[in-house]
Amino acid sequence: MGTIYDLAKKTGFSITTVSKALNNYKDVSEKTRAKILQAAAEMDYLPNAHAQSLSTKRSWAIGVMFSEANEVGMKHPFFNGIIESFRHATEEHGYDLIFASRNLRNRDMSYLEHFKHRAVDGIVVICSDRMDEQVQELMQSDIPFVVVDMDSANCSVVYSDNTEGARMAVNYLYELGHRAIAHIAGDSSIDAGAARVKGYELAMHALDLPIQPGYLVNAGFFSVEEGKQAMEQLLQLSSPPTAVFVAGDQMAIGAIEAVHEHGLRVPEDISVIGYDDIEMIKYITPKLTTIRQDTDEIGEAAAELLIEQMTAKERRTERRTERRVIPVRLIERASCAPVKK
Amino acid sequence: MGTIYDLAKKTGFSITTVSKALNNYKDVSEKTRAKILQAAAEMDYLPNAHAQSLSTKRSWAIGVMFSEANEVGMKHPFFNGIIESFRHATEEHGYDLIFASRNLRNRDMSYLEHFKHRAVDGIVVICSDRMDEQVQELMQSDIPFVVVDMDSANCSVVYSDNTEGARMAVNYLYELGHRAIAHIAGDSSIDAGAARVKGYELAMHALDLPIQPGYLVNAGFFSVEEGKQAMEQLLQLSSPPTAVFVAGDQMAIGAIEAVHEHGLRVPEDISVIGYDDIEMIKYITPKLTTIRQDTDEIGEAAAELLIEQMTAKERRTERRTERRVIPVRLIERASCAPVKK
DNA sequence: CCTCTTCCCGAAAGCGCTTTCGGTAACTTG
DNA sequence: CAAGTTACCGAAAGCGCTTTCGGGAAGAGG
Repeated sequence: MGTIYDLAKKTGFSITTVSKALNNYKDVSEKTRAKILQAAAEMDYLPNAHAQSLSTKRSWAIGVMFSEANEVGMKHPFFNGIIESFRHATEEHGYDLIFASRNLRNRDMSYLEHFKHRAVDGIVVICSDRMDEQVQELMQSDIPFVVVDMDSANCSVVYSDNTEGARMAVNYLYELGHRAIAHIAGDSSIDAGAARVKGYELAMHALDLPIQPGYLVNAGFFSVEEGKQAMEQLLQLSSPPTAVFVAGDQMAIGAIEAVHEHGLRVPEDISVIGYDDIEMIKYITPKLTTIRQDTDEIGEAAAELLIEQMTAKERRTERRTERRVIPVRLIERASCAPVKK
Repeated sequence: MGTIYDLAKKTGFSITTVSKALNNYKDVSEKTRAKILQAAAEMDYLPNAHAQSLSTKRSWAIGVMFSEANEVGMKHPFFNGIIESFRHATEEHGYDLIFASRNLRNRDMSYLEHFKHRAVDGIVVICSDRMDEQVQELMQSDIPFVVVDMDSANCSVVYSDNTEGARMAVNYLYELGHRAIAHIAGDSSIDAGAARVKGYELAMHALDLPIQPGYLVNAGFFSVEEGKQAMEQLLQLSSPPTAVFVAGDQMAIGAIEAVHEHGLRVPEDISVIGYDDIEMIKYITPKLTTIRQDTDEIGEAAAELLIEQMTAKERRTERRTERRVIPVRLIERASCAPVKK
């Protein structure tokens, strides 16, 4: 590999000139630049990123931070789609992603601290819980960052249009003739959960449909098991709903399971519509009708906002906090049907 | 934040002493160490990782490399499980993971080059294709690395016991009374694909079962769609199998779809057993019986091998290449049944 | 022919940290 | 009390790179 010194020795120029040639400074002649580049190629020279960062104060690295609550980390079927798209988008600009541990030579530290230690240029946070400590800490700092999947006035955020998505779901069910529409909701401490509840309520109200007692059930944190339990509650009701809008696909899977276990069929006896459009629901029976969140869009938007902030910081412009709400789409599959007469 | 200089000024000691105090050198008195640590805490001092790496030649970072072929990257339902477990295991030792782009200031480069540039301490490769250029390149280098999901004599590898898993699948089907057992295989350029074919053949032979013409179909690269097409081929046969061992869960999902579209039922008319045990198959109908690969184990083993290599290198011991084969397990669900008379 | 630009190049300082090598003061030991 | 240890601390070099600033050579202009 070798260093810039070796290159200098080999070509006979000073390290200054070598560095300039490598970095496209204009005050080095074409001839010598060519020589240097040539030599660099011959000896497989690669600049040392640490040395570069040290002297430029720019690391070309972005820290990725999953919220504590999400133990699943990169296994999460929705979040990993976002990260993948984010990765693509930032890669084009030359950034690397770094997943930090919270462990520095066996000393415990916050993610933020670790990222400062690593001197990342920016941070992307995948977090739904606005009370998350790590995020709070971030807000105090002056590192560029963007958070995905929650709303906040104090930082750049991107999330999808949950309220609108919920309305679309309810309206769709309504058009199929359903009037007894329940909602299996995510916890309200999660922005997305709260927003979808709001959308549900708004839509019901706009359609002049009362929300019957017991029709709005909080199923917690979007797991299959919780969805199943919630549906069981609904099924116990004296007049169960004919359709239910479930705030997440995983919960919807559980809900369908519950329906089946009660000897009923989806969608013949009860229609179910989910939220997210994760990969697997195309393969369950029945294929789940759902509201698709555009993970590609979300990841790209997050990348855009973050890069904007990072370059702004370099230019010492003030930090702009921007909110980006990504539209959602109804994906019709086979889990909803017209209401039985 | 501040640097070590600020700390020195604040405490009145030299930067040498400060550095030593921070790094637990024994030639600094307890009293001054305490003072320095105290001051460090007060000013939220954090060492700069780049500076440290520059002078110690150790970056505490591990590069993650997905093979080219796998466009899905971290969305892959099997690989992301491995990475997640790998991350946990390495985190405990203080390592961070870095996902590199192949783009360095708009110059294209190989992953290896990029990782050299970043001066990672080691690399984990998720790759099934032994002919992958990037992996070949790695073998020539002297960076510690471990590759997951393929076999090779020239480097440390970890993968699960594919041949044995295939035998388990076939034997299980046999015990259910099946004799007409087909195999939907992954491409042989993939180690896992080849090994499972071998296990299938071995098991069939051991059971004295001939492999009927057309019963071994190469379905390519483990996608749902390819699995579906393969199953359709099998269904065209004059005497179709009563059971099929599919080399991957995603392909199995496709296979089941094909069976259903032909108006047949799984497992009543035809039994299907998959491979991998990815998350979603618990939720399809019927729940898929499969051979589980222990992603947790695999990730941990990979971490262990890599860390071993990295510390060995530090000690200047020679590189040991080790092979770790992780056992698999049959998970009985609902997609296999005794053969019809 | 002399001055003023323009074009190239290099010396040197600096980024924040580690580590070797000495050196001083205090403490033993015979 | 002299000589030998031990305990602490610091000067300085070095890791590999960037960037400012100044200076020499060559070309332009009068």
